Amino acid sequence: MTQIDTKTRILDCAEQMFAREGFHNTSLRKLTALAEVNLASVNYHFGSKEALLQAVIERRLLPLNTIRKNKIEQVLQQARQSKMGPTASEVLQAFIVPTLEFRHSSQGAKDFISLIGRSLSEPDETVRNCFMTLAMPNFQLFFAALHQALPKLPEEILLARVQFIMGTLSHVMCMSSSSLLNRPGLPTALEHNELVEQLLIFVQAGMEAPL
Amino acid sequence: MTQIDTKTRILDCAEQMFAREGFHNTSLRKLTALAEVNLASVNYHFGSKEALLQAVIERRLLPLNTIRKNKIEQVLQQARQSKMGPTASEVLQAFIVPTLEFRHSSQGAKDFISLIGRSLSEPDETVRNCFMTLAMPNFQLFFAALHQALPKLPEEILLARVQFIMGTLSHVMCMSSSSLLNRPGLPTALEHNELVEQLLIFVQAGMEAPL
DNA sequence: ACTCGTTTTAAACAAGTGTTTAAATGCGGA
DNA sequence: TCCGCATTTAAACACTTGTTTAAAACGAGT
Repeated sequence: MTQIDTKTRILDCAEQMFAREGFHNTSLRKLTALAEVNLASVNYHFGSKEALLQAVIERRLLPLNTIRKNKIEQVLQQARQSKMGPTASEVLQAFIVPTLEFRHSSQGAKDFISLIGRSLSEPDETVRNCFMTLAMPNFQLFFAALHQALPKLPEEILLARVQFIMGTLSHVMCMSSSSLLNRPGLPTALEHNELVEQLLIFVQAGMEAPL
Repeated sequence: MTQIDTKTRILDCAEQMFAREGFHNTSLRKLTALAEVNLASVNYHFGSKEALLQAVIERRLLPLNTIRKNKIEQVLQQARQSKMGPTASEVLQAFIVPTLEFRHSSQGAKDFISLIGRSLSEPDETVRNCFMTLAMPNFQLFFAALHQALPKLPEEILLARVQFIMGTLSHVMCMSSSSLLNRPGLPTALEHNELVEQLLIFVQAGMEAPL
């Protein structure tokens, strides 16, 4: 079927270009040229440029959310069995590791993670709204699990710290290999595994910091 | 002189619109309409849209950089006098507090801080390049001071942690009052002073985390 | 009052945008 | 073979973009 081929080719190229050039800076003409399909096929198969964005996001995010949900619930389950609360470290790991592993799994996934990482601080709401609608239940579960791990921490401070973590995480999510501070006069960056490890150390310390 | 009035009006409105709508999504027509000046006056006074961006950034960033430079050097000076290394907390404070105080000082400054905070993760390089060129010496000083405070921490790990901090900071910088996680089912956000305080606690713990 | 350089103005330019349309093409089932 | 539906195609739509231009308006110095 050439139908599926066309749709997938559009999805793949849209993911790449939305991530690397931004949603609004990606014109359907450049996009369809890269995908080697006709200009009108986007509107034919998806209805509109925004509907294409939604399709791009749903394709990757629904599986990722499932993975994170399972991991967090697994941690909560284990904690319940051992009659102890989950540790902050376990909860953070359950949320962060799948996210960054997913990012590392393929070039398309890397582009996708960049796309949604960036959307968190973009002025334009198009991508963020589309993402947040699908991700909110996941975030709430994450927040609730952290609250179980740190029951003594006031909720509004926990929320602030989760925001800080989201900042760090989204920054790492859209860091390309040649990142911000990769400049002469500064040491070179870490590679994936070590970066994840260091990120977990960092956010765990921040999350467990005494008041 | 109406000349200065026109230039400043353009600068103010550009700052506001670049921050709230994004650089590329701000058309000169909307911008000049808001500033109540003629469309052509942007090109007359600044040369081009990009040159206007540069002017917007320089106007606020040069003073801010001076403040941060002085604060950091003051911390280093004090440390030298007391024959002890600076603490990580002092260095972090010297960099972060002026930044967020500056953001809190006026609506224009708030927009400006959002603009550069966002630029750090935008796919488009226009704003970031313009900003980084001016901010790089400041960042290097910050990095060097942290290295003095934590001489045992390997440089590449210090760099990673600085990146994490930049992620958190830039996220806070472009958080409006109604932020990401300000949704039903989650507690309300902190106000400015407490947020800064909590941010410092968080990044200090992360920066000083044992390996 | 006149002049000259600065500033403002309205209009036009070429290029690019997402979307729509109607005709052409491809292809499996009767 | 021929019909009918899904898909592809090229062209056109109306609109927006940054920039340029040439004329008009302004304002201080003589």
